[in-house]
Amino acid sequence: MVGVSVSTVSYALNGNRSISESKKLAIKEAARKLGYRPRAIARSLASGRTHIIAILFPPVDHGIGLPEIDLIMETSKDVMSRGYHLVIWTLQTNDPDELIQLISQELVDGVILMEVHRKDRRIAVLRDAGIPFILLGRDEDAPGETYIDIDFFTTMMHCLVWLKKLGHRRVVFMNQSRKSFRNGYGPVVQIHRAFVELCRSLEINGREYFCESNGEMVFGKMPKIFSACPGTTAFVVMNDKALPGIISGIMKQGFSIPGDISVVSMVSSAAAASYMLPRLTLFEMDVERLIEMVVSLLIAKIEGSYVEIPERLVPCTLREHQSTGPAKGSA
Amino acid sequence: MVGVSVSTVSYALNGNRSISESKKLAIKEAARKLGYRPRAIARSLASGRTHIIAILFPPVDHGIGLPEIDLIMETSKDVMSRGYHLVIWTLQTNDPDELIQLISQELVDGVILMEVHRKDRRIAVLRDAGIPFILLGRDEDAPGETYIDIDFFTTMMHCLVWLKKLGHRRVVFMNQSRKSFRNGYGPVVQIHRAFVELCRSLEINGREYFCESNGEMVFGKMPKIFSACPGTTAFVVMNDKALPGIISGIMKQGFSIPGDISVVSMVSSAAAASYMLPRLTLFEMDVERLIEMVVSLLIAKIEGSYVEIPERLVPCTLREHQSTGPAKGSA
DNA sequence: CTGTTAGCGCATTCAG
DNA sequence: CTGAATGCGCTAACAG
Repeated sequence: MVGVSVSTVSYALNGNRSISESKKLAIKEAARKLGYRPRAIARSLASGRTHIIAILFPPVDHGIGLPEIDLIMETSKDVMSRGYHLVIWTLQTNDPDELIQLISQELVDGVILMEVHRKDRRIAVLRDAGIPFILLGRDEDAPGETYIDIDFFTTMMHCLVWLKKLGHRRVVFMNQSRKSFRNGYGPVVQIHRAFVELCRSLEINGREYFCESNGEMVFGKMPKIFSACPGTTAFVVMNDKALPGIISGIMKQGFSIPGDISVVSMVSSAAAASYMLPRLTLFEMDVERLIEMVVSLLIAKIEGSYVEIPERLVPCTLREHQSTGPAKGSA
Repeated sequence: MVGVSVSTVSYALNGNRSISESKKLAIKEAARKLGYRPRAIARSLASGRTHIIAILFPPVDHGIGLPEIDLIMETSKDVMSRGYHLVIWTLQTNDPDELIQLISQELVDGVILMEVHRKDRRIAVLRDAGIPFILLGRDEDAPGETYIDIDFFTTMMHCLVWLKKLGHRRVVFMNQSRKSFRNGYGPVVQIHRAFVELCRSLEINGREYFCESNGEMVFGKMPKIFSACPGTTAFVVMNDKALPGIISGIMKQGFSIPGDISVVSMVSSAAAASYMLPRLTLFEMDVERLIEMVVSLLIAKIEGSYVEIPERLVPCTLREHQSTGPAKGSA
């Protein structure tokens, strides 16, 4: 025994009140030697904080992809480095009760909402429960909720300005499915608006197609697209799973990449691009930054030191690889 | 008030002792009305069980892929349906202390080890801590530990027998990197042995190549492989990220798939195959079954009802798509 | 079958 | 600056 009371130990380890340096060190040393670690559960019960954060997925229909896994792993990493744990909550239904059950166990201090849709019913549940939460994405019908999102507009602007500089004037944009668009899935809606508006202001002859996340189906549609959009020199794609179909479709027409046609993947992850050949130029999600912002905001909320921040949007970063080049015939 | 004591409520909700049906129903009804849910933390402190399971990843070098995300999401789903929560632990280092710190918080009731390597240092830590755990994969240097794994041998056998029936006699197997092999990464070692042994016993002219999980690098090596293995009619691949390079390499040689050459992806996931065109024939991991076994075994261990089971290996299932067919000239 | 009660292992008042 | 005492909300052993 070091000859101190339990409370002194508690304070020494948590640093909530001033303690003589000598004792503090002695206690820490003793704790290390004995391999002592405070029991997380007991600490939680006493303090009212569990140091657990949930990352919440809605029922998955369109399946989960490579970018999501990056987000999950990065979140876990980030959260752990701050002394928290991450639990994954995968909802099976859209029934609010399911989420209510989870919340009311009071197992977690805060929640990160993934895959935010418009009129997301989860938001009301969390708000009513009074639990801190952050949206990764936006719900336009729930303004005022704290969110962090990708800056689709800036990313598309960067992309189109850059393509224009390379001489591209006729650009086809392959978005995700029309169904997602109708469902108000944030990214699809945001990027749609950005493309339409920017093509106008930049005087680019742009054409948008919604397409399924299915290589074969898209491949089948490519001939139609080519005949509807003659002279196209660039494809911008925000649909990882459609990419193989698009690339094959381009080659099938006898065009080379990037000699005849440039291909850019938007809002993607390096991992997804590595599944393709030629290696694709992409606008890569800044996963680290995105997650760092989400987690620090959430923890600030939890710990009561929450402050509004001006910056909630993170643009993607251009990574030039082998699928893009100057427009053909633009000297 | 329903007019009963706290313990009656506790027993009614947990069903640990017999209670008159009438009261039980009355209590449950009241609880529902009041929206009462036992506080998970308090329950844990009193019972010594947290109902939390960890899924543990080592520091990632080769990056994490599509099959892993299926495993994670399925594990979360499975675990939640049994009243548990899943926390994801991503280690930053190989330092045993890092894991010891996590374990000794006693936040979790049990651990699932992912990405098991030979001489996996995590195993000793968990064993010494006396915490229930299950390996998803095998460590040959730690026999006796409970594991569930893919049945690489049976899968390869199924694959080669099937290819032989289609007339294929000269088969190239593309494994993962030589480095992984040297590190004793389970899947790479297991599948290597299976391939070598089965080619002998089935009298197949087989050739194995280790390759990086990098489409471009593999693409560069393909000409050499073709000249070293003339007459090859089938490629078996257990390396998702090398696939684009392999497929492009085959086409570059002027061969068609599956007209001239068949391609099979081993131990993969439907998601990964959907990133490729033509749509690949694959031997798909039975994620649901794998995870169901892992989780039920682990929970049995945790709850003390653990029994040895004979079956710990799960073979992959053949999904025929468009990348395979009879060997050329085997009419 | 049911009520009473003592902890679970900490954080956090309150005295000193 | 430090020690003793209280209680977080529940489970489970103990009585009845």
